[in-house]
Amino acid sequence: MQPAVRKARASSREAILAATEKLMAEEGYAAVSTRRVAKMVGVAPALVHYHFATTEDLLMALFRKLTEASRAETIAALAGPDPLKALWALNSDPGATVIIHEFMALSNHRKEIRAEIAAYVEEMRVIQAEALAASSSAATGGDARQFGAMGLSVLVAGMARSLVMEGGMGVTLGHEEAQKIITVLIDAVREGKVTLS
Amino acid sequence: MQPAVRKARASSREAILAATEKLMAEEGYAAVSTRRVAKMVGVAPALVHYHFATTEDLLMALFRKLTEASRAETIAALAGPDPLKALWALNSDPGATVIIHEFMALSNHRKEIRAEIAAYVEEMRVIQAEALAASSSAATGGDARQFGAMGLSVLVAGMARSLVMEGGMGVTLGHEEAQKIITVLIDAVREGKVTLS
Amino acid sequence: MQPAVRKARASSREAILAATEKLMAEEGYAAVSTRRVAKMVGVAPALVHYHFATTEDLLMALFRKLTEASRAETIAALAGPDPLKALWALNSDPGATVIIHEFMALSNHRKEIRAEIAAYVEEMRVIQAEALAASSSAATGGDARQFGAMGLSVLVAGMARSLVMEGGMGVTLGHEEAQKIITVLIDAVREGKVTLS
Amino acid sequence: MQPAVRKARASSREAILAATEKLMAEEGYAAVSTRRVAKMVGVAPALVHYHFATTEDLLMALFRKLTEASRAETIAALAGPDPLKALWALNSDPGATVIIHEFMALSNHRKEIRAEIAAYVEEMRVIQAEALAASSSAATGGDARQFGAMGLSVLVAGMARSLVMEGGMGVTLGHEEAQKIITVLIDAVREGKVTLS
DNA sequence: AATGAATGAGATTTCATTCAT
DNA sequence: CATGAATGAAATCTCATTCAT
Repeated sequence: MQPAVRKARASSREAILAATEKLMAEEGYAAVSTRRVAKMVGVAPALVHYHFATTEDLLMALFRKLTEASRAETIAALAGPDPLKALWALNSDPGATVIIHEFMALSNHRKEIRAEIAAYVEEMRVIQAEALAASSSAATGGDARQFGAMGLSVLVAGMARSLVMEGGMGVTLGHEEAQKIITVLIDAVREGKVTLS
Repeated sequence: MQPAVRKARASSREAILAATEKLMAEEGYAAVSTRRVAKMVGVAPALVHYHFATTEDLLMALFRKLTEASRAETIAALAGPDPLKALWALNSDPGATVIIHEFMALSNHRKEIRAEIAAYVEEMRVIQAEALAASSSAATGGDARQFGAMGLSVLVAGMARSLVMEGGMGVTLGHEEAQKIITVLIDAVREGKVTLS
Repeated sequence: MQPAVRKARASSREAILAATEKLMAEEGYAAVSTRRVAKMVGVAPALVHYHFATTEDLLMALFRKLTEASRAETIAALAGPDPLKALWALNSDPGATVIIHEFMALSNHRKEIRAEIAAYVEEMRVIQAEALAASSSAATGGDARQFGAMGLSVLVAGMARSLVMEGGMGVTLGHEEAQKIITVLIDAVREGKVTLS
Repeated sequence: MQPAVRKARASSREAILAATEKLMAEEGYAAVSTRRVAKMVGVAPALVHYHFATTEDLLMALFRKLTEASRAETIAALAGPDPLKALWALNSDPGATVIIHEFMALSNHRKEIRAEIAAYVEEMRVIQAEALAASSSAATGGDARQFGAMGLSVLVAGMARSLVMEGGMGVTLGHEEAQKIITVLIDAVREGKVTLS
């Protein structure tokens, strides 16, 4: 019954958030419970509620912490020379993405959380679309197609997420080919064969 | 504490499966519990376990029932004149698809279920790719690009799922544009500008 | 959910009793349940209750079946030339004895069964004591001690049971020495140094 | 459904252990359940699990508490002038002994507990044998037989337990005579007619 | 800032038993 | 003789949460 290790920690609040993140990434949002988090940190369950009144508060605090980091990362990546490629890479990183997925799944079950998650997704989408549109070469001639930057953002983020999710399940059939298609698309945009509106 | 409605039901087994499906679609897999299912059907919780020894058995029985139906539907759709479009439509139908998503999310947490779900996803992928490749006009022309049929299957299914999932959360920003991109892609394949290998 | 094997059996009643005996010997009386017995036999749980109205009936039927066999065996053994040794051997046989122990333990929890088990133990005790007394050499002289035949029966049966029980737990410390003491005692009776009253 | 009495209890943990002991002694180990214990103490079932994570933990905690007391008692008794007689008296005391029997029966069904119980039995056996051997008068005489002290310990403890167990079932036939035999044996050792090795 | 004690609700299962067929 | 369907009760355990300290 004793707490596990009780490292000398700056703030138990941070430790609780960290444990929640770990649990969520490794075992899914359903594994996040007052008890399990507390045990991981080596702390009494009541302390979790001292810092976060309800479990939902805990989850939202984690969400905000993660999205803040992710937002910064995304903005930095989009400032680079090839925002589309960067976007793809960002969303393909299982590390961060797995948890975002968990939150998206979670939003199915916790209506109260849903709005905040949706708002974040839309916020990122706008930021991404703006960066893409800005970077799209002043465009050139001919019969270059016009794609909506926001649509492209949806596509790139959605596909990256999809591949990560399937990969997590052990499904990889066709992934390489799909990635090639995306690459072609990205290249087409970069080369100005397709312009973003 | 009386049972809710006690419908005149042909078979309680079917009623239990139906209730499970409804719960899963509306509140997510985490909402599926012996008690809730039983209450919905208007039977004693023990009856759920009479028909399905474990909760996992219940979930898997539902999965099989749904995938059997879905498999048949998919095969029929792919036999039509425009398999790509059909594929898109199929995967975009929130009805069945939402639950498949739930199962995919579920597979993160229930390792035992994962294999069966992964196998289904791959099975569908192969079937789809074959249909796509077969239908791709012997095609001709110039510098027509070659896309892997399986890659296209990944893309179409993944994007459709992504849009449905976001839609469920209330996010629709950029969806129309994304759909347009997919349409362009589909058309390109249909017109032979892109051929499938 | 299908029944296990469904051998062509003369009588399911016998099969149920046999399964109950096996369960009890291998996993203890607490493992005997309608369901488990039925599953072992490959039969519906309701059938168990068709043959034995209550679980207690089932247990008592088994008890009677076993004690009938055991009674016959005991009587036969006591008719031999060295009844004391035979008695020791009988009670030391883990096969039969383990189940008798289970019934004795069971009698702690099922008051209704207790009387019947107690009656059997006492019945055996009388039979044993009579056989021992009858066989005790007309006795000889000197300062031969007189031991009660029934007391000796208690001692022999009790010690044998005790050793079997401990053996089952993995305890054997001192068992050999204890057995030697019993042997000395038995020999003393046989040689007439001790007579039975 | 209010709690029964809600005594002013120093510590609910102790109360839970006490209730478990009572239940076990009066109705057997199979009667020990979260619910029943909680109801006896007048607390919520969850509290039982707060103090003892699993039912097994509860059982083992009780076992340790009882054996600690019993060990001390045994050592004290063996230090007296007539350790054999004391040993007999100790093991014949239904109070503590009945529960030890329950634990021995329990060990048949709970493999995890078995080792600890077996270890305790062996520990006591060694302590007892040492005390007996030490106390055995330097003895002398003629053809005094030599009995193993450990064997005698097995015999005395086993018989005492056997009698207590049968007594609990209402069987007493031959008990008095058996006790006389044991007394004779004890006296023989005390008088040096039999020495312990 | 942190904990120990406590609880009501609920999750998953198992059980003995009944009844119509 | 046998089963399928059904149930109420109970078992073990987990959970979120509260509250006094």
